[in-house]
Amino acid sequence: MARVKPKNAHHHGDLKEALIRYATEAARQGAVEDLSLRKASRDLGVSPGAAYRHFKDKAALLHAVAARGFDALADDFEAAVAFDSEAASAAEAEARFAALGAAYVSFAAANPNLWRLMFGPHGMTAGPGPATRPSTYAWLGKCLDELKGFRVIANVNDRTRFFAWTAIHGLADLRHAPPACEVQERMLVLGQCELVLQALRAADSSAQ
Amino acid sequence: MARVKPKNAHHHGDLKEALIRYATEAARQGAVEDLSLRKASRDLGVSPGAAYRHFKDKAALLHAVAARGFDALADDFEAAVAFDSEAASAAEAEARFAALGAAYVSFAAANPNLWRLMFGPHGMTAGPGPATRPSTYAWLGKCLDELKGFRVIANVNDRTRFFAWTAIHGLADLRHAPPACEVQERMLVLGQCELVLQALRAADSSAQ
DNA sequence: CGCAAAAGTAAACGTTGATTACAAATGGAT
DNA sequence: ATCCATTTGTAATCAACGTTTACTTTTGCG
Repeated sequence: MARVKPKNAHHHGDLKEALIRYATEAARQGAVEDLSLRKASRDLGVSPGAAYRHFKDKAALLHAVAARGFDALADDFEAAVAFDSEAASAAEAEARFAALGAAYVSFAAANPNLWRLMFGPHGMTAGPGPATRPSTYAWLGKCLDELKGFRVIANVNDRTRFFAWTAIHGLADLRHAPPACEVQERMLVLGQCELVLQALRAADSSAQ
Repeated sequence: MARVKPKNAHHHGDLKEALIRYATEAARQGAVEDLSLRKASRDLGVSPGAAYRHFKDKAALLHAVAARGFDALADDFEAAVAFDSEAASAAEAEARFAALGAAYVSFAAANPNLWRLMFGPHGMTAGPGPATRPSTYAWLGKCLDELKGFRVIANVNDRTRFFAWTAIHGLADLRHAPPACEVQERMLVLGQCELVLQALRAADSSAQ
């Protein structure tokens, strides 16, 4: 017995979902602080107080939007590296790592406001739900594990994974600052991934 | 003839400076979005509209606050590395690099809201004035140049400097995320700086 | 069918950013 | 010293916002 409508369908249909969608789209286009519950309610044809049946706060809605952002980022990751098929060579594994980094930076560039929300005070760390804990770190770890499998790097641990994450994340955050803006984005992220790999290779040989 | 009072001293004394000070202090303590021009004016004993004689916008004030943030960061840098005296050895130069990274991360940890403002939409990139263009990048470059002098690394260029910056910046931004939160901050930043140096060393030898 | 819970409404409160017309203080030129 | 344009602050006002309250409608289950 397939449910053709979600069960929370009273007056509006599914206001909670509609609000999240609306706010996510708004966060993709404009600044987060310009989003107002009143305007959202107005555009959705609903009274100003209706949103408070589904969200305790404006912050709660923003939290949900941040979670959607992480979902979207994960989708981009899947599209970028396609982990279903196994990498056939070390070069291919390195290419996957670069593709992941490129997806990370591209997402930040394409959705700057959503990005800021995700890593801002209403994102990751806020709220009760673990839904916003990003899998970002795990994805990079997967890539590094693969590189280890091909002996591109010898060791993968928490510090290794975290270093890779921070380096890519920092690039995503500072891509607009000089002198980054003068070089093509693709070149920038490729160089960054290469330097990360070199750091990990060097860490291997010095630890051994 | 030393001026005992600044020349912009009419009713209040120097409202512009007082506003920046007040807002900077507020940004250090609470979230930036909780700062209101009205409350600031109230606490400064001035009417709500007075601030608009000195700032076109609330955004303009926030821009000025972000600039103060960069000033404060630069002060921390100076206190951390004291470039007046020359480094006597490669080890000392490396220690300076680590001290700079630690100062960077510590500043972000001590002033999370001001930090977000500085690198947010009202910071670096916003506004007309070049006052907020950070010298952060230049500071790291100075350290790297010093390391080059001691042949810890052979080459320093824009890409080198930018990589170092992004890696430290990413750490500062993600220091609260797992698994970073489980390790002591000092250890974290030292390890990060070491990995950055290893990347640069490796880049040297592979380029040569 | 009836009824309790869920979902939305309408009105209000306090606060905010911003603009306007006006008044007061200031300091340089005469 | 006095005039006067400029700067600075005031008072009032506007529209918009987040949030709460009491109330009404809709829903789905027993």
